[in-house]
Amino acid sequence: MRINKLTDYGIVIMTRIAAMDSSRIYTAKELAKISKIPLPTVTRVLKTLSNENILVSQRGSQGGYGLTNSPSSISIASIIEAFEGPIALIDCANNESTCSYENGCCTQEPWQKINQTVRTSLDNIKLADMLRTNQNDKLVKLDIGPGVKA
Amino acid sequence: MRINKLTDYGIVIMTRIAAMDSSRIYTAKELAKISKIPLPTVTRVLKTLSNENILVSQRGSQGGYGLTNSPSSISIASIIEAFEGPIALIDCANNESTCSYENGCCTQEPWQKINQTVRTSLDNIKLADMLRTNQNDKLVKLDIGPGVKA
DNA sequence: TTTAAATAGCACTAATTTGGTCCAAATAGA
DNA sequence: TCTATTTGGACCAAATTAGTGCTATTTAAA
Repeated sequence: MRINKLTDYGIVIMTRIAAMDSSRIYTAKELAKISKIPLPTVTRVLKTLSNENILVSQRGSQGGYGLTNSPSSISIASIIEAFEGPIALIDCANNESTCSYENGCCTQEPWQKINQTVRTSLDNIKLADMLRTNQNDKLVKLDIGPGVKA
Repeated sequence: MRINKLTDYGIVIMTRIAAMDSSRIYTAKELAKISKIPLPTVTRVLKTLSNENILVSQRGSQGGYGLTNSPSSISIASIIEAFEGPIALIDCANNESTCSYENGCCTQEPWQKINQTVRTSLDNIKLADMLRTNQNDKLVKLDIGPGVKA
């Protein structure tokens, strides 16, 4: 019932980019320095995000990673799903897999509902929302660290 | 972003009891047979549930486990938390822990909100809700297997 | 009082998942 | 065309989770 560290890092890094100039691209090294997350980990996170088309990558010299969409249209759900696959609290909530108990299992339907509720919640929260504080609704630039314990 | 298998088993077993006579107590052996989950695993699940006071246990001959509350007042959230501790998608959403990035981390507040949303959803779904199908809203007895792949 | 039934608690092993490292491929610019 | 830079993908190590087994304790009934 928690998201992976890598997913969390992913959200932190995405938020960072959104908080800065979200139109340009950033190298892994830059983002590691900015986010204070170890470079190898940042590297890995960026690869995943680019594989899932949440970031665009530019190889070679002068390359880097940039947002594919605007911070207001990228949802937290999409970032989580990039790292962890479809949001499914249990396996059978994912339509593809077949439950070994099949027809005999009547908990499936409630689970679908539970799952849908959670997914919708996370889909409604966009990257841009991560930049506003509740108190004053003011856009805060920079000073965003990861939300995990060291 | 998924619950543990043991948690899932827990929900399945709880649902089973709720679907039968929820006033009497059941032995681990009985529940293993009914749920088709291996006895050692059922045993372990029941221990956790009773430690967390979601089930009452009666030792000795004629003993077993029974619900402490009515199926309509036991939430899915409470079962999940029995196995996995407070629902916190990331560590720092749990108030106790301190983020290594402390004040520099402005993602904390959004996360609290995200977390609260998910928790509330799960808290609103009660064990009794697991017994009803969406289609006909009819109470279905028995035939409930676990929602995980084998 | 003895015996059988049943849970409690602990510890151990195996499997899966997660996190981090390394080397190969690609690109831009000198 | 060569070199420095930067991403891509495969691989390995560590941590977590799942499952199993054993022994002690409790209780009801013979």
